[in-house]
Amino acid sequence: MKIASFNVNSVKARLPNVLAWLGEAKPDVCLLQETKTEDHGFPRLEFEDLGYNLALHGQKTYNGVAILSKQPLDDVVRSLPGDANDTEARYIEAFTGGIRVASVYVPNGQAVGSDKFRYKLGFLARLKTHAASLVGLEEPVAIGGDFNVAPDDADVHDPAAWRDQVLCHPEERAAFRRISHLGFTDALAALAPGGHAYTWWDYRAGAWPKDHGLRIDHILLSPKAADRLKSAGVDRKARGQEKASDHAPVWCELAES
DNA sequence: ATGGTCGCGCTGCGA
Repeated sequence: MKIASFNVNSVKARLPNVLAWLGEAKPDVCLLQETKTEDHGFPRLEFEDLGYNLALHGQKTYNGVAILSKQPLDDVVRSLPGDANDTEARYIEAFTGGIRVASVYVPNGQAVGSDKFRYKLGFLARLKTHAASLVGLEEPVAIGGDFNVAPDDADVHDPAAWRDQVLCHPEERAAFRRISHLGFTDALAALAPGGHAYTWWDYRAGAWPKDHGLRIDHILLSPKAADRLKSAGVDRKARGQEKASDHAPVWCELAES
């Protein structure tokens, strides 16, 4: 079973790229982030034509997450518990093909010390609480998405330049570790030790041709899922296409149960 | 080079 995660930066603007990549990579499950459209405007038919069922949680202009699966999607959850005032579309979860999967778009945080940074830390704390309730389930669990955190200096092209900046600040790295330390395996880190498995390159300043990337997209596997981990990777080629997202897709392959 | 480029949706915001 192949599970992928892809921050597409607008599913409408990226439709040809995403469809072409799905046709090549053929994931069984794909977690999308930054779809940037309300559910009624989501290009459903194009994905259904490739054999995917859809679960959507979108909003206008910003954010938006989705799950594509070749298997039926059951028990869909469309918000992260813990803050009734949080209306941003950043979380969706479902049970499909014998595994519970979640697509998460963690807030960027904008700048350390800002209100948005505090919102990010609060979101990560809520995600930890919810992940703790998932890790103890009988079913395997995969939480994938754009975490907007580079866990380690090895995940950053220039750690000195990024030190204490948003995406790399010790407080958000600690918040990420509190989640993984619940018992999750970072699939990319487990199979690409030593880093340089970047997943995001800024559109600006020629970051992509210079490979000035960060590893901020992750797939976290519960113990029952991690026991089945066979391989994982980043599809860098997608980042080099015309009209590419600023993120590359990440994926992992699990052995059949 | 303290800049740069996207997407959304029509002005500047978010990333």
